[in-house]
Amino acid sequence: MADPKRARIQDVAEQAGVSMMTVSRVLNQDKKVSDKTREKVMAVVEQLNYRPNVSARRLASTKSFFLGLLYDNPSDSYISQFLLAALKKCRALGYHLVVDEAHSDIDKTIESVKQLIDVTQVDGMILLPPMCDNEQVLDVLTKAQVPFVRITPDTKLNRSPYICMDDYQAAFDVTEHLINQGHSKIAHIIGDTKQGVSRLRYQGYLDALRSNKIITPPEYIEQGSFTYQSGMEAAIKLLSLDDKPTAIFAANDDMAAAVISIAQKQGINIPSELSVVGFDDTQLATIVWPNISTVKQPINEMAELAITLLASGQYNDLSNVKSLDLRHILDFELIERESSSTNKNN
Amino acid sequence: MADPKRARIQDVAEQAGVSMMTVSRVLNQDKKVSDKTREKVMAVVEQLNYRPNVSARRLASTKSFFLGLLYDNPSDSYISQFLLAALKKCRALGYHLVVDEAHSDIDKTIESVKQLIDVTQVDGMILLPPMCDNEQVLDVLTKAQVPFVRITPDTKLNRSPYICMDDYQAAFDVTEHLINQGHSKIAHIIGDTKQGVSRLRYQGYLDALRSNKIITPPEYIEQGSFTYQSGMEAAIKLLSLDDKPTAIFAANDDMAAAVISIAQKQGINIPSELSVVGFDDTQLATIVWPNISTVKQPINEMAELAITLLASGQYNDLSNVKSLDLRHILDFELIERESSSTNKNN
DNA sequence: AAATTTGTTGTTAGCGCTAACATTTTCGGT
DNA sequence: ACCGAAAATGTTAGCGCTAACAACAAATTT
Repeated sequence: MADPKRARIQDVAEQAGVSMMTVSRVLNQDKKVSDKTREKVMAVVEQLNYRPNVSARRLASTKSFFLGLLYDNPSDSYISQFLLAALKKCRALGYHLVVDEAHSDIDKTIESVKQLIDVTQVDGMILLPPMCDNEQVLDVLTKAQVPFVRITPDTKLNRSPYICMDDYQAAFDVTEHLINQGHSKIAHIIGDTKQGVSRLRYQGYLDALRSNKIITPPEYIEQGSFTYQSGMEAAIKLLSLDDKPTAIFAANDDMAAAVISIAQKQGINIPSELSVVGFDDTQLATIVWPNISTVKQPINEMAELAITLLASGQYNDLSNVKSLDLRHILDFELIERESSSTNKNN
Repeated sequence: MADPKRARIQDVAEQAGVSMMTVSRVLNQDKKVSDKTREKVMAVVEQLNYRPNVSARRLASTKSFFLGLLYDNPSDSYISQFLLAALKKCRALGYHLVVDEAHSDIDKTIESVKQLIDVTQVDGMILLPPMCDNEQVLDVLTKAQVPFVRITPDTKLNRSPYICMDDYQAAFDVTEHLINQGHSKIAHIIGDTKQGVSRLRYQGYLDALRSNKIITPPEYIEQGSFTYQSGMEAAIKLLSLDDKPTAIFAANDDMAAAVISIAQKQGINIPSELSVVGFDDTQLATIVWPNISTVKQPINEMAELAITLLASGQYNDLSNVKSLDLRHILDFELIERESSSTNKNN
């Protein structure tokens, strides 16, 4: 608890020859400051390495400088990555993140969210899937006038700003990449039907085939549910076909990992005999061998943007925001690893 | 931002017929309050559902009500579980958690920790492995007089309170469990030599065999490094032996998952022909099929205890704490899943 | 040039809590 | 019962910041 006397707002004010209030205004992006004074103040801020005291600020202002995060599935490495990025950004912006886990009982979740709003007076809330599509949760937040940002929501897209990636395009690109590598027998394992992304990824796959004039037999399409188990079942069916596919595009990494496991069990070499690609780029993609070629979701960027949007306060009043301005699409990235390669068969 | 007028300390004071200061003392566990008033005040606190305003408290007191967490490997699901449990506990105790990631360059890590101490004035710090064994980090904290708690440290155990589980005993129990299931040909894949737990787990395995008078050929011991890849290499060697083991105990789940993958590839059925057990109970243990029997680390309890210890301030002065009182050993749990069963061979 | 508007900066008060000191109560010892 | 020490409680001031309003300067209109 070493204390090298942190600069206070008063120190900055004196040094810059203005009042504390002016400094405060500069720091809070208040419009009513002339450029001259703003620059002068900012220079002193830099010089003294001044950082506002979050607690004092919170105590004096109507803002709480708390942001909430509601997540659902704690076992997913997605959460951990999102959370760490969000915490980092919050720290940089002088906010605190209050994290709440959804309960399996939706009523308890609602109760918990209500209490969180009540106790911490959050300035905004981030909703991760699948809670971001829960109407009750949205209603509670709307009613309490808490602005919120949703990550990859599937429905009710006009109810809040949201951040997503183009799942359709990513699936299209992945499929086309396989085609360009000489594959034409490309199977797909669809994700959980309850999640909108499954639909989008499936459609991207279909359209890539169509636009390349590739006809695929219906047996090449298997329904999965994003679990390893479902991936295994799908893989067993696909690999028992007389006319086996030379590539399998699974709608997430878990199912892709399952395909790899089944293929290896059957003595099928990956990638020389079968290319496998996944989706998401979760931890699993680099744990299993061979590492899974996949689509990287920009999780860190999503988290950072979510915090930035809420901190800016620009969506505190949605009444005059155009619905197009609600959407924030971030870029994905195709990651090629060892589980896929050019088609060396036929 | 609904605001049903939260009770303030003044409200409690008036209602209880005492001064604000007395209420403050009750809430801060100050000794100098009579039992009578304490009870009276607590009753009113409950009645009004009073919760101190963290920011006001922080502003007025010398404590910061911030705790720091230094972690290293963000890809581990261990981190996410620990973090979520820690955040929850912090919220319950009115603390905030400031999270910092170790840099691959140790000097930058040191710099980052120094800055964190400087800026947030944390009341305490939690160090996760392997940073908990880094002498430079310990020195920085000691010098700055920041109390810290370490999670499963390996060395310098007298330098701070620490929380761990009995890795030796867990390994012993797992091995003995396999023996009780009729296995006598039990192989072991050792973990990363740089981590102390590898040594402890290996020793537990050895002693369980010895105390059951089982002689194991040296080929049954393979050196791994906690990675999936190293598990695969070890598994290939173990399963190519003329006299194959009927059970393999891997020092963590990643390596156990790799063993399962290799075994399946070779047409060896799990668990009927080969039992596999892991260690840690990470996400991976229930992702792969069959699910991995393993040892569950009490991660949530570790996180909660760490926060509780730091919040209590009981270790703020280590000079008269006996070294035995520094150690907190938590219970582990053997989890039997589908990857192991009674020995049906020979 | 005076009056009005607009834009910019300063002043005052107080957010909810606790440190430090001041005061009162309690209690054992004579 | 009286005293002094210890225990319990109260009072005052201020932590660092911002809301609300006040005051002043510059730009615009009449």
